[in-house]
Amino acid sequence: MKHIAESTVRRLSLYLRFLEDYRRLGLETISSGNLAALGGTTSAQVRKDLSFFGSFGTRGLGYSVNALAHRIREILGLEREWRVIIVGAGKIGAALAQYKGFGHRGFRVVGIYDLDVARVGQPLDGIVVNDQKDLERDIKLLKADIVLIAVPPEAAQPLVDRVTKAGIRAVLNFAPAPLHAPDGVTLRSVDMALELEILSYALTAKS
Amino acid sequence: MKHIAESTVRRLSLYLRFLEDYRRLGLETISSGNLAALGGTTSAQVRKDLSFFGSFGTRGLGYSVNALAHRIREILGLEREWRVIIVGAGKIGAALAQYKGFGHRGFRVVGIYDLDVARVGQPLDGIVVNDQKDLERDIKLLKADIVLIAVPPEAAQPLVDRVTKAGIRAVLNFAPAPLHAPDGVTLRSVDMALELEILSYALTAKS
DNA sequence: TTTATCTTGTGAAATCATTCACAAGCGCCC
DNA sequence: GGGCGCTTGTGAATGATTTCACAAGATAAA
Repeated sequence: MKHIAESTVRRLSLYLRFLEDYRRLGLETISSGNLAALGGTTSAQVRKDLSFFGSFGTRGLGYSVNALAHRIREILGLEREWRVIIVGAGKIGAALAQYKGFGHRGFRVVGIYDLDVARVGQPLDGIVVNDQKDLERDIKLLKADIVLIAVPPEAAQPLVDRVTKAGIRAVLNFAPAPLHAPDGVTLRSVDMALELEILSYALTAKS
Repeated sequence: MKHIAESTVRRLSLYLRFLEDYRRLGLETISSGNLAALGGTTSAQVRKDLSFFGSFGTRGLGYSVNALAHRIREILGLEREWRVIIVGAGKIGAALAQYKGFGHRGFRVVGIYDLDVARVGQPLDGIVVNDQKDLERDIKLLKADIVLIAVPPEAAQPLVDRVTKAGIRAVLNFAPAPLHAPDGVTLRSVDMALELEILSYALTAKS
């Protein structure tokens, strides 16, 4: 398959949410125009996004809500369960652990790790915090697919190195540090400070 | 000033971090190549990014670490303090409240709000949680610039409407809901579920 | 002063993403 | 069955962003 832009994948995720809303409302079909209105884009964009993966609609009618939702879930790999490990049981790790949005789409938290002996052994939203030294062993044991990094910035890069060496191919980083991962590993970062600075720029440039 | 791409602004923020690292190391100059290597981009990209705002370097030598850092802070609007209000004192709101990265760059949390009477009055990282009904009043009283939304998804859009009506022009949303704001208001969203789905796609498409 | 070596700043080219515009398919109604 | 209204799927056009490539400025050393 030819390379798909990240912006396209991001929009597909959004479309999936709208489809689920539509399903909840009992609606059976949806047009590219409907999807566009909900997502703040254009109908041509919606159709182009979908066209990368095939043609799922019927002219004159639109898309079947169920069929399209199913197809997008398939494309995004959401038909299966992904096993997630959280490293760092501080405030951010704890917030992630209790975040209900995960289970909803087949992301299952299978382990939480920390260095701090005071935290190890404590339960966090139903899962006991384990010792970070067992991380490599447990990544294999628990068949983890994805690691969420919620440790201090200086600890983040060594952690990426550790988990990728242990076979992890997808990392979501919450530490405000620019990280690098080897080829074949997808690493994404959620950086609050960066987001705020973009807001700061917007406020400044506007005036 | 002509419109600047978000990707450019995002990179400027990153460059600023690298400049601060360089300063900490006592280095006085830095080249576009150095910045590029740290940020995982190319030297041409770095120079192009900076060129939108002027020319700050010396040929043959590079950029003065201090001067460039100062100039980027100016561009991003980080020379002043921004007053931030957090709405929602649940796990995510609490994690945001204690997040140390804020103060570091002049973002000051001046208030935290919640609906839940059990939370109102409780201190959260040194700031007492206030009643959400006072939000409009306090946005003005506290001269808030930025609102962080950490409420359940269904409450997010009404909240955006409220705070923008009260004069807020920059919102950072953590609820997994696609929000819309009026013209002139910058709204950004950090959506964990979306990030995970992008990882899911990457893992799926790779194999 | 001249030469060699760096590195910037920037038009031009290339690549990537979005929007346009329209032929073609489908359902519905007469 | 034919006509109408609606909506898809997609090449082509446009717009945006990144990369290339190089003239020109700066330092340092001889």
